[in-house]
Amino acid sequence: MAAVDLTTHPGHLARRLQQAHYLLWNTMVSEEITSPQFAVLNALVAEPGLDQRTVGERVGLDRSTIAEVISRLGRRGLLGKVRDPRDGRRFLLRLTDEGLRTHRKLTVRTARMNQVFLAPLSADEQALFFELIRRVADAAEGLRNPAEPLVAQR
Amino acid sequence: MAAVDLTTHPGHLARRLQQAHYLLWNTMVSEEITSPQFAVLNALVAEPGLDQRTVGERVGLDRSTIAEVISRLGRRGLLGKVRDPRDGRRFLLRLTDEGLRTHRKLTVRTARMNQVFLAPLSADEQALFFELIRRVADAAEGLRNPAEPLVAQR
DNA sequence: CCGAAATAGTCAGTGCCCTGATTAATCAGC
DNA sequence: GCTGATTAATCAGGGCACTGACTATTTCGG
Repeated sequence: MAAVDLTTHPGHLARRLQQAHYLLWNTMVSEEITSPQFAVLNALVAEPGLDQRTVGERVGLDRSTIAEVISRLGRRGLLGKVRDPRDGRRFLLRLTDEGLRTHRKLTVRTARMNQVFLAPLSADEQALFFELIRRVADAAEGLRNPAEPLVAQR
Repeated sequence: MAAVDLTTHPGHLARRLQQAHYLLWNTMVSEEITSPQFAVLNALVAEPGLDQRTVGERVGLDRSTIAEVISRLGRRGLLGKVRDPRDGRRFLLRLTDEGLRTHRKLTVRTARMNQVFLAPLSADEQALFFELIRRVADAAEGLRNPAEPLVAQR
């Protein structure tokens, strides 16, 4: 009888939070485009011509996952990739008109969804919610990336 | 240039939080047993003899996902399933000795990991962190399950 | 200039997560 | 008792997420 209370386990809560979000996204935003796909579109609206790896870095996806997501977006005709003439290893990514249109449309719906999702919290609590999660996630990421030395003297 | 700031999007934060947790779990708890698998073991420590669907309900996994997780735990010999003699549709699940041992071992490591994961927050903030996430997740789940009427008069 | 190290991307493999369709067993109303 | 609805589990299919191994290209040291 040494069972544990999962509601005090941050990993379990994080998973439940993400599932809840997934569901709501599906009903309120899009059944075609997923939240990670929207994140990629958004990164390319902010910085057109990024390469694949950098997009992954911006949205927090590893090289394998970002490759799949981009391939799906490419198949849907939302973005195009061209070899970087200055570095033959890279592909440069750019949204198509269709991709831009999709991003615009989803931006509106996403804002609505976020309001519904966060409705149980007051404005102050929402700010706290963001801050606490960000601090925990940032710290954990820092544990993995061995904290780029401020004076990089490799 | 209508790009959005993803750090104010709860879904994006939830995903990053979960990824950070996944990484830490892998290095501090186990490379074999995942966090959802531990949740299932834990549910069966608390309530031995549950059927598959109910376990899924306890830990927040749908029927398809719980089937996969249980099949993996079965392959590893951590649990056994028997047909319910009183209801031939159900399988009753029970941990093996090996399963109990694994749960005990991981419980200790999980506690350590949670401490490290939550270290950036003070005790008060940790309590807030749990409460805010739980409120948002519960509310979103409530949106889907049409809120079982208190006086069920179907 | 040339070989070694680093970097971008792909591929194979594992696991989580959902939906919709199907199968088998049980239950409820007539 | 039988038929129809419900329920537990499985299966097919799509997408996200990671690791480790591999290929191709670039860059750096000598």
